[in-house]
Amino acid sequence: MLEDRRLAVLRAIVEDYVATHEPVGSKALVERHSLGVSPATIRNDMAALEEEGYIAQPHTSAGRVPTDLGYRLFVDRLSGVKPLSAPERRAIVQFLDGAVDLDDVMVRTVRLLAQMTRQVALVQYPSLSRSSVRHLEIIAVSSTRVLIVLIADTGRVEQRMVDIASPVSESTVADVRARLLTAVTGQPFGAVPEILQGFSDAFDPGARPMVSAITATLLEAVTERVDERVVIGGTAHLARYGEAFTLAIQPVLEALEEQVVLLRLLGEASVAPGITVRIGHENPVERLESTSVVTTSYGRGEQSVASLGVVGPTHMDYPGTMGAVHAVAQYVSKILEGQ
Amino acid sequence: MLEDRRLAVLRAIVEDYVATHEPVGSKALVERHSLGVSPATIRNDMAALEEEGYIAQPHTSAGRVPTDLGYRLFVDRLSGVKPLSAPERRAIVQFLDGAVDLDDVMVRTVRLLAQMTRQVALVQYPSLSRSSVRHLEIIAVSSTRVLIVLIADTGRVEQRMVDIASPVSESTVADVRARLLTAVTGQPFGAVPEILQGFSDAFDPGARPMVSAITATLLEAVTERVDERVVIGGTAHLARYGEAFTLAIQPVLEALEEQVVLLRLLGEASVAPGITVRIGHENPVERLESTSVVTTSYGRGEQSVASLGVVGPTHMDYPGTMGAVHAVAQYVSKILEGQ
DNA sequence: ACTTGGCACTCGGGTCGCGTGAGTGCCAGA
DNA sequence: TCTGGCACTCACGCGACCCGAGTGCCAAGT
Repeated sequence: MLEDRRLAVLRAIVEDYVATHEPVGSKALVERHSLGVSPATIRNDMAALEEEGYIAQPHTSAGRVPTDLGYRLFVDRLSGVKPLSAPERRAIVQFLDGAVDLDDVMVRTVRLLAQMTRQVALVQYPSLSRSSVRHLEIIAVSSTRVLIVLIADTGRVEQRMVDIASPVSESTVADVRARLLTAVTGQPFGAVPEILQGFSDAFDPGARPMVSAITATLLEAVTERVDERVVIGGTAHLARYGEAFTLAIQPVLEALEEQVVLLRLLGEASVAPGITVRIGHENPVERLESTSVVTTSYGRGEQSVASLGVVGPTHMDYPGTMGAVHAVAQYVSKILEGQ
Repeated sequence: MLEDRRLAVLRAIVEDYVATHEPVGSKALVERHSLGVSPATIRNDMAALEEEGYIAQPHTSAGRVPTDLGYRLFVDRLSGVKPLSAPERRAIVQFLDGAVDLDDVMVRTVRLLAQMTRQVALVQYPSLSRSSVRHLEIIAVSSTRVLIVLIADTGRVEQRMVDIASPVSESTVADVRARLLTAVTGQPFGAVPEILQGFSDAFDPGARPMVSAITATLLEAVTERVDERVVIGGTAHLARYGEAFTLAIQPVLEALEEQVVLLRLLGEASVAPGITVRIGHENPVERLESTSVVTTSYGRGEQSVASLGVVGPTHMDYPGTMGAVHAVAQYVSKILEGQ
């Protein structure tokens, strides 16, 4: 009973604070929620909650504000994932169905997510390491240069230009192309390095340098900076919070410009199933300690291939945000399946 | 003589204001610049400049601030393009030389430009309409789906998935691929629609629906949303200006999230040769009326293929910004030539 | 053992008034 | 045409002040 009411008080504080962005006092609380007790009682509960570290006062004689720990408890025990309304579901379908290629899917998804949550959205390109080779193309651009184009089953394309030391004939290129193609098509990217091992040995000594140059570049393409692309959108929403937050914008914008940071934010989500919520200092980037990150993974059918999510102030609408992130991830998965 | 000094005063005001971001008064002006006359004389000149609309006072008894018109005169007649220092030149080379593909070039360029100018940078992908077809690939993903991959000589890649009504054999696909390839390789994109006209007529009636589906998609890919990609970076710099500017951040960030807006900002630059500077209200986007846009075009050798530039507050360092934009555009052109 | 009303206390934020100084415009003299 | 002098304006910073929301604590009630 007692414990129950305290939790109800915490929930009320979080909800009010998220709605108003202003410290919430005991009197306002009993007025806006039917808690059935007097402000004085609430004050006692608040004192206890503060003692336990769930809420804090910005200064004496001000209302209470949830701490990161308070939000954590709220997310873990006091709220669920808010299901989307029908119009919202329809908006997702409508917005994403017109995409013509993977780039388009990524761009549309990030915009959609930003618009739905009114926060900064992040979408990671499908990871090569968790997809397979759909096609490999080798194109002779000149007699000493070839272009390698690698297409993943997720629709992702990587291309590299390779300079060849000595001129090669078209037919040699065609031969290499054909053999490489049969060797790697359909294989998971993780298996490619092994396949390429000693691949050039099977060719004429004359063609070997060229084959080695190609396999080396290919190897580099599939191993290095393999997951390095994250699309970001909705940064304008950062400026939407009170002045207090506006002043702290710069480090956040800076952090969000670094791919490494974005990957760290999204990276850990792809491990855990379900929706990951990192609140304030919990998240791995110090400059983002006043923000929360809500992420989840998406994939082709069962297999997860990458992550997406949003970054917003710690005082965000967690149930709503989680609902949007979840729904969008599901729909993107569905689309990728059809690609 | 008189006219000359007035211009010198305007230049001094612009330079000081750009350096300090604070209204500049007559006394400070004679102290910091050796104008050889007394503050009282400067005051007369200032009154005249204000009369003509080149400078303004935020309020009575404050210093003067350049107006958009003042900056315009400064850019047109009082300043040139500041050449880069040797270390800066080296930085460009070092930063851009490691790029592995076109995407990488675009991303690196936008970061470099943002870092050098400490402002928001924009880089447009090479326009398809001003480049040629390097390669076309048609890949059978299943018996009823083919993937079309189009590669421009600028390194840009477009891909589309096409659903075919009735199953087709691998050999048919190979045939279509071969014929299409010889038809379009090396052709400018502008000529592709004409080439595709009536292309399916030359095939068996049985193959025609599939060929039509492919050419239709191809046509769509080369005509629609053809120049639609602009990369943006350095938005964190927006938060670097005094509070006054920080409060006006949101409309700017919002405008910069819209591709259409970015294309309008960059689009007009590709017409005029040299460096285009749009100051404050001069630029075509209302929400950006407190910013200036410095752009120029880049290309493969002579031919311009797209534009790049920066967006910053009207009180920016014009000579330096123009120098950086110019130098980066030149180097990007050089790199593209080698692709 | 909780809950409640009462009460004194704290302190952030808004308002008012004032002094200061940078900056101006104008004028008379060089 | 330039210069020094002078009176004037006005944004800004500072301290004093008040107000009120909100708190903690305590004694009394259930």
